[in-house]
Amino acid sequence: MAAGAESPRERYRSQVRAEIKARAWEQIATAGASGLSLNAIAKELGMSGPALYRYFAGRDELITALIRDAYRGLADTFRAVAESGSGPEGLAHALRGWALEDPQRYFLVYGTPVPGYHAPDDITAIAKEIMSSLLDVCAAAWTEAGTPAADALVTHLADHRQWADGHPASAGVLRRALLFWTRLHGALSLELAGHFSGMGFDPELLFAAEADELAATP
Amino acid sequence: MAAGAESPRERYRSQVRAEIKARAWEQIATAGASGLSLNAIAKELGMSGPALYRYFAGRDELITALIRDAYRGLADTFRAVAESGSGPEGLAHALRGWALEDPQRYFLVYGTPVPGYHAPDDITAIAKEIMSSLLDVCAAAWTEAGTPAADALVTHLADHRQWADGHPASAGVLRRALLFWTRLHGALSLELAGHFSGMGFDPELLFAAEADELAATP
DNA sequence: TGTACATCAGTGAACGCGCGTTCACTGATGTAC
DNA sequence: TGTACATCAGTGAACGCGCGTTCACTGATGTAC
Repeated sequence: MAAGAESPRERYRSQVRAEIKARAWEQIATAGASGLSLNAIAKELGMSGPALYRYFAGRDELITALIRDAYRGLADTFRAVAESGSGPEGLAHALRGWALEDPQRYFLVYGTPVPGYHAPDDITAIAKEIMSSLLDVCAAAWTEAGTPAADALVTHLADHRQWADGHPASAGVLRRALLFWTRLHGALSLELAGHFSGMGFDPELLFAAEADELAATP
Repeated sequence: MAAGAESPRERYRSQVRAEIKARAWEQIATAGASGLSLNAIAKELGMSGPALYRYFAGRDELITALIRDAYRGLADTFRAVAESGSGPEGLAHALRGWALEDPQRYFLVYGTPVPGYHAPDDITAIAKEIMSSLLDVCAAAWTEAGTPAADALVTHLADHRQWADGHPASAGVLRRALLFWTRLHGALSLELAGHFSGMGFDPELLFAAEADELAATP
């Protein structure tokens, strides 16, 4: 079959698949991932439960598809940021925007893991894409700034750069990119989990301060 | 009744309550919080399902009790650190130890929130205790070091220090304590969620580097 | 010390529920000649 | 263009399951006189 030349049936199939996923996201938003129910989705779509098995082999496959879409979306966003040249600040901004757009989607990727669940290989591959974009952006912005003094982490990363997947960035840049990553998630995940609500300050300012501190070329 | 003078019946009650909670933690560790089942707990304890209703009004009350215990444990740990004078480094170390001891307990407190769940007041009070200890430790260690230059976050925090609950620390110290807090959680939550596994570096070194960077008096 | 009563832990049966999933089927849509 | 057949979306009934929770009860433990 020629790519892009979909038969009417194929078009219909992917349309219904998309609708199922859309309802699934709605359910996750209101009840969390553990509250996702195939029968409830079917009812909302006006069809009977077993009909969904034409589109997904089961509940697990549906959830995996949602997780994959979430990763895919973030990876695409990051790739676009990398190509736009808006630098680490742009990346931080994009991450926060993506997370706030749908907090439960963020949590599906970066939240509490379900014990025993293992993501299929293609999803871990997308995760690598994300780290790759992160490294591209950081390395371009920080070419040889590095850390003040080489600490234990820098020397460790010089020897353990497997995750960089051949990226030529210096260990100092790797360190900084990694901390950039964890710091953004720290501010973001506490905010999204509601741990700042009632504390009386603006989470956005905290996030911005954190992003700026590492993003700015020293 | 005099505090501490428990009747045999009271002693037995709190003993069984503790056993129920212990099994509940085991279940959470192997299946996540959403996999917690009263009937399964009862079976493990060799008693029938309805018997648990002598000890907890229902599933929700049990989970709330577990969350409360989790908060309580961390608050006590932090209070002890504050009194030991081991400083922000000690606090960071204690946090990581507490989290690694039982990752699912960590996630019950800082992980994906269940949409719609609201913690009762006494639990938010314990959360305040935790922030209070954090501030005590940080303020003692950093008396007037502060931020290089007053940025937007510092000036914002000068006006929005409600969460500090009357603590006399300067806005610069508040800022630093807050970032200390979010950075530790960023490194920790990504590690515990498994996002570093397969990346090839040692998460402990990353955490230590992050802790040191802000903990060390500048 | 002994009896009468109250307290309360735990049982077993039963409730209704919603879940994921299977199966044999109907009927519409597309394909081949 | 028309007929014969294959494909496939969706249905409805049924499965077994485990869940939280209620209720009326039994029997042991503690308390009062």
